Amino acid sequence: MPQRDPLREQIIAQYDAMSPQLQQAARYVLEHPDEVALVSMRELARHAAVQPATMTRLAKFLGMQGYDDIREHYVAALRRGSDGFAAKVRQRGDVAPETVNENIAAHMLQGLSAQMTKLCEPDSLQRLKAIAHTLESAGKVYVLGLRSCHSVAWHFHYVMSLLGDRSVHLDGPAGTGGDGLIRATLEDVLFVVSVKPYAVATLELTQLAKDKGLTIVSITDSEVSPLVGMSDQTIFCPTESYSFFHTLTPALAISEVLCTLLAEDDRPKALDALQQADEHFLSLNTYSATIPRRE
Amino acid sequence: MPQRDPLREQIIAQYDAMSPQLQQAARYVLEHPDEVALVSMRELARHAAVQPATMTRLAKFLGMQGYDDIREHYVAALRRGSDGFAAKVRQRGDVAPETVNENIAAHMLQGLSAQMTKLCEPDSLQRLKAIAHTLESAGKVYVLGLRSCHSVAWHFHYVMSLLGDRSVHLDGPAGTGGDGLIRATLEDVLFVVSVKPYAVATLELTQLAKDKGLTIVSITDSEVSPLVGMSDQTIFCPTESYSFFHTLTPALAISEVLCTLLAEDDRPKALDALQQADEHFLSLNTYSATIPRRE
DNA sequence: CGATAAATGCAACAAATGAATCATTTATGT
DNA sequence: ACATAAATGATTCATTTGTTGCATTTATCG
Repeated sequence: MPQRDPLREQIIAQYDAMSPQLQQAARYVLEHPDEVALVSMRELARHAAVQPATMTRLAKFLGMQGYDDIREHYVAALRRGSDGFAAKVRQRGDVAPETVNENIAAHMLQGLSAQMTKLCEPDSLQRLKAIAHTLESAGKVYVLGLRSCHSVAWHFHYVMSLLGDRSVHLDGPAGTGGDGLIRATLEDVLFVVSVKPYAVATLELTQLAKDKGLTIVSITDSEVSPLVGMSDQTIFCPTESYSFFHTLTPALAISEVLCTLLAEDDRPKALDALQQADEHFLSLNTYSATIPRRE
Repeated sequence: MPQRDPLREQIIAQYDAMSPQLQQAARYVLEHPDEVALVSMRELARHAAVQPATMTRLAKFLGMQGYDDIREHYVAALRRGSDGFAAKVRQRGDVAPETVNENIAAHMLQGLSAQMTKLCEPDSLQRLKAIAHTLESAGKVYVLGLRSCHSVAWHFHYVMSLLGDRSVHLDGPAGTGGDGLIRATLEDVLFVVSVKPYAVATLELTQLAKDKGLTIVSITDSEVSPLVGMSDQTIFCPTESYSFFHTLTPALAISEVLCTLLAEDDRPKALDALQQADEHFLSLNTYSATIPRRE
């Protein structure tokens, strides 16, 4: 990974100008960047066979205010290596509010970008695949997502309804949301979306579906979410954001991926269903015919 | 194969037996394992919104001698992780025998990640800021998004409704969606979301609002979207995806950013409103407060 | 060699950390 | 409803941390 490391380059550049002790310290830092982030200065000094003060002096020599600047740099580097996002969220309290406000939009978006990348990890991909398979072989798919999760649930249902008639959205006026389950059978699947704080109604309906013998598939935000225990399969979506709101963007992304996997599984059938939908909308004049010219 | 993590599994296993505060601490640890290794206990506690002592108590609860045992574990894990990084990169090389489905999912997610990053460009950020300002100084904010864009519109409205009572969702059964505009005034703003193919109803309602003198702010997918000509301000969301569906994830992200900017603009007021909402939900038992325990 | 300055080691310091204690609040059971 | 226990918050304490000032050593140059 050709990751630029300005501090490392600076140390190398100034290495020849250092005193022997400083060189020894610098050399240890170069060769054990992780240690800098993970242990205290005194311990690092011990491992480098150098006086604690030398580390401080190294920092000053490099034009920094103190040793903490060095560590902070390597902590940031380590974070980037393993997880690029969590770091930034936490800095919020420490940074001047004005600065954050200016950049808050960019920070949020970059965080989301990192979260999308994180969802590419093998574990997530495997779960996606498995859940897609479950949904494929299901009878009806009941879709449940209340309050903030409504957006995800509805979008999933909407796309599914374009692909066929297997999807039932458990939502409705006058508290009739759960009625869809009345005729649910063992072959059916409940697709439920919920993140903290978990709506009581969601948990209750899910429990009901489970009692009726449905397979439960869920999108939720944590291993310790109450949904995990009720679900046959779960996929986790990060929800952290710079704002004091949770983000549902990753959850929506997951939902879209699932829809795509389902459609791809039987591509001809999906195309056919979409064609049908197109004709339907055309005859209803649902969509604007004056579509922006392309090409 | 994902790394085995005994401590993580232990925390998950004992999670249900923990007190609420312990759960909160444990949850933060689960979700931010790197932080445990990289910051002090007090800082971790601060980020987890928990008392420092709670972290010590968590350690004791897990049968350890002190918090340092927890950290030591995560330090070791991080060390292994960064060492094993080269291995991960190597894995990427022989990705050949993967199934098609996994590739689609990964491609989609990586594409989304890139799109989020693209939204950080100065032009987008400036538009976001400007739109946020318009929404701030608006009277009512009417929110319109039909069909696939319903998810974005509804989510925006939902968050806005937590923050105050200025948001009106132009949606409703029996074709009453547009009725909300009946008493709209010149100070009000229409916030409309639409991507290709553009729903006729959306365009018609938007035109009506424009005729009534409302300010029109839109999220749409192209410079040549029909919404651009009707709108005072527009922000563009990419919708391209590797699947044959459009993606609404970037649009949702934009919506969330806008909500955050609005809330941040008057942070105390936002916090106050959220507090009110919390109390409301508490008295209604909307959310599962203490997660159901099983022994 | 001897005088000067740089480099190094040592010790003491304030600030922070993690842990322990106690008072108060909240939940539980009869 | 009350009594009891559990959970939580606040306070305090002994350590450890990073830093600094000073004494000592080492290198440099006339």
